[in-house]
Amino acid sequence: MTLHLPSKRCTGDDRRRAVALAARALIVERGLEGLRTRDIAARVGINIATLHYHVPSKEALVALVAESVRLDFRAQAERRPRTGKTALEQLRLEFDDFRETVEEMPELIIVLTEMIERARRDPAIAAIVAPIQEHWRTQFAEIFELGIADGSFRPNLDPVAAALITTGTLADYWRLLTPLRTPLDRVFAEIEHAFGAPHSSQGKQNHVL
Amino acid sequence: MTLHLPSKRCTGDDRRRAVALAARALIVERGLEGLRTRDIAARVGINIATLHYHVPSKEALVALVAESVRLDFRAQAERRPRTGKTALEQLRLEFDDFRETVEEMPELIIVLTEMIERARRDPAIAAIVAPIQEHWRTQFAEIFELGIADGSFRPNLDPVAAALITTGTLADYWRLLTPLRTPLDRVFAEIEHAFGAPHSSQGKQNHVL
Amino acid sequence: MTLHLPSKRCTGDDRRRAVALAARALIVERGLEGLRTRDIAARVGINIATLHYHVPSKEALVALVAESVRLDFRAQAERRPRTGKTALEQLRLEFDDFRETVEEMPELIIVLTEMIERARRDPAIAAIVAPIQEHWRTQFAEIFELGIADGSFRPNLDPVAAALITTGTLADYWRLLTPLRTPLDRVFAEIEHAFGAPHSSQGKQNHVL
Amino acid sequence: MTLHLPSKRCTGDDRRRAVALAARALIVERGLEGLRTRDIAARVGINIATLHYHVPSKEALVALVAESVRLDFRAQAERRPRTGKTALEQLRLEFDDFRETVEEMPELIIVLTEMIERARRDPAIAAIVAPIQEHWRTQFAEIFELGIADGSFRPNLDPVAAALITTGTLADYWRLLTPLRTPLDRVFAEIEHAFGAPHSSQGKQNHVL
DNA sequence: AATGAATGAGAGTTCATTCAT
DNA sequence: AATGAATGAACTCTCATTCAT
Repeated sequence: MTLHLPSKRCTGDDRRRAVALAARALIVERGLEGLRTRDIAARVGINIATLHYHVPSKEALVALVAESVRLDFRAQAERRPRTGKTALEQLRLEFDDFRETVEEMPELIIVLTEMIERARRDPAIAAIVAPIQEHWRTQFAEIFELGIADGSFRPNLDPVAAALITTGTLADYWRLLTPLRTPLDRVFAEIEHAFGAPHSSQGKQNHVL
Repeated sequence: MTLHLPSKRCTGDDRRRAVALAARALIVERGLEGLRTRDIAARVGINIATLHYHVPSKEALVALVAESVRLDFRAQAERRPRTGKTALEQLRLEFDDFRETVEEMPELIIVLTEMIERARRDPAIAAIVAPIQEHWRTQFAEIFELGIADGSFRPNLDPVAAALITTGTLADYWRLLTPLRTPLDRVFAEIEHAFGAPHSSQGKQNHVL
Repeated sequence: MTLHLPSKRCTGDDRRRAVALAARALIVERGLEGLRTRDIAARVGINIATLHYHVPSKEALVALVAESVRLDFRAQAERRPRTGKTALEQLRLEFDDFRETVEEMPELIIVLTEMIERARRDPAIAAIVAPIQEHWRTQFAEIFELGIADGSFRPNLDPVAAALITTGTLADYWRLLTPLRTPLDRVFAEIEHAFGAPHSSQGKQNHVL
Repeated sequence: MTLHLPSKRCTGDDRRRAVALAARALIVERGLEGLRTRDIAARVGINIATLHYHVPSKEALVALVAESVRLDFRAQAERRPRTGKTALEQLRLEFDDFRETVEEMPELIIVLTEMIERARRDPAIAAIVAPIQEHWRTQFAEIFELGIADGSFRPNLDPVAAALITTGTLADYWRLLTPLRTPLDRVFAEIEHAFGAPHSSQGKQNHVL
């Protein structure tokens, strides 16, 4: 349990950041459904009333968390420059990023998943979270488009559908209930085979392992 | 709003069925998180105590709903005989089934999605819902295996990974937040291209539209 | 758990008796406060509605139990003739009876204790249970009166107060919470000493053990 | 009915004390079985949720009441110094205390009685209440031991049994259902006779009235 | 900026009782 | 005489929110 010590009299923004982080940790533990303002306050080390002073309502709090997730994803996206790479290289970089996030910040994916679930019934959350989803999908679509042009991918590839397939596969990977999971690498490899140009198969083999 | 009028003095099984259906409708409307026993009772037209007479607790109620979803999926699966078809035909039948479910019983998919979400934190629900997920995936894996043998699909296809990709794509299709959706057909077509043997592409074109 | 098998279509009186016995067993297990009509019905092997058919209300049910306890106590009292005994002998018989009841029908005492507790707030139960309490006390008072006359007990003994002391001691013996209990015999012996004539002490010694 | 008017914004300990007192009054009126959290809240003049804010559960509430009874008994016991008195004087002081409690704080005895009843099935309550019972009994046992030594009481007295008899008598005095009660004084006097040394009877006569 | 206390609305659950068959 | 189904009333407890300081 991460205890952010009281540190009384903080700036509002620091507090809001601490609240968002505590909320994210709690969402990971108990789900968005099991999120309780009292628990967040306790974890931050402040009073319930103080929490409401900084974040006026639970609705606002969820939005705050969504926003913090969005910013973290954007920061991660900006950290990696894709210029000067072939489409296939970019795709693999994208896969590497996903694997890295899965391994080092699984929290981010879990919270995003919960947020997307809620977004279906909460337009305010949808407004924040949809761009993340959309950006990720667009990213793949652009890679596929580029790849068709540079010959990395099949000429008859439908880049939008392929992006949908790719993001769907990765996103749903989380929701598998049976513990016997096929390793992500096999999935990545299969996606490359699926969309790659017939003659470029040697490159893929290297990547698989 | 479907109001099952009072219809007093039902037999227990009928009531349980009615309760499950009402619960499913409410889950579609407000999510599993927003499901309230009192609302279910009201929709079925019975007293809250009567609800508890037939379904002893909310936990049991959610399990009942999960079970009813499982049975509906199984019934649907049994309705369609796959014998004597090529792998590609079977894949297309599977796609047709999915589209049919999406169009005629979207409720079923929405509720299943919510159940899978809950299953991550509730082993009892996981026990009921995991088999559905697993069966669907296995179904695709078998089709792909068969297809590799009969030459419909690529010889280097990884059937398990391909199944994971297929089910993930379809399952996640629901979670897209942006209303501008690529039609399912394009996704289906792309999957066929992706896994199909290079020379069998002419068949797919027919299917797309 | 004593299961009185269904034995459908019983006479009303048999059923009422079975209900009373089942209720007594449950009172022993969970107290009068924890008594539930459903549990009684289950133990008797009948439906809740059937229980209400035979015993119209819970109030009547508690009265039924009280009455059944009263009858059992009366039957026990009638089984033992006290004629032709000295007062001291009668007192010892009374003690023996108590010990016997404690050992062989503790249920009866426990249920009576619970009933007396409730009687304080329920006049209907008080009307049934008070006579038991009163009869027991009177019994002792008469023994003491007789004993004063025949010289077994102190001449300055207050028979009514002595009876109160005796019954109070025995009745409260049950309510001791600390497990290290002084054996009943020592209490009996002390009562004899306390009320006995100064010179008759030798007889008591024999009785103690 | 004592209505503790709103008196908003109390400190936590005051509220807890008020809750305990209100609960005690209600236990006197309706018994521990009939105790309802809503009634307590109403009597204290607070919302039911406020009650739960100060006392987290009904279980804790009953424990709180038990504890408050225990503290009151202990305070009463500490108020009376017994040093420098003969055993007989101490016994009479004990009787005076009991009579005083009966007359001025009958509530305390009634609530204790209910608590002891519950303690039989609730170890948590037993842990709180048993010491009261035990302390009272030990008190008497010590007085009797002292009295045997200083000649106030019979040399063959069994102090433990005598204490059991004394406390049992007084405790059960409450449970008499017939309104025609022998005055407590006659019972006290009889106990003195019963345990006193044969020659010290003159002192008792004075005490009786 | 912070907090202990307070609250309304509502959640799931229980129980003696009654109805229809 | 018996029962499955139904019910109203009530219960303890929870939670986001607000008030007073």
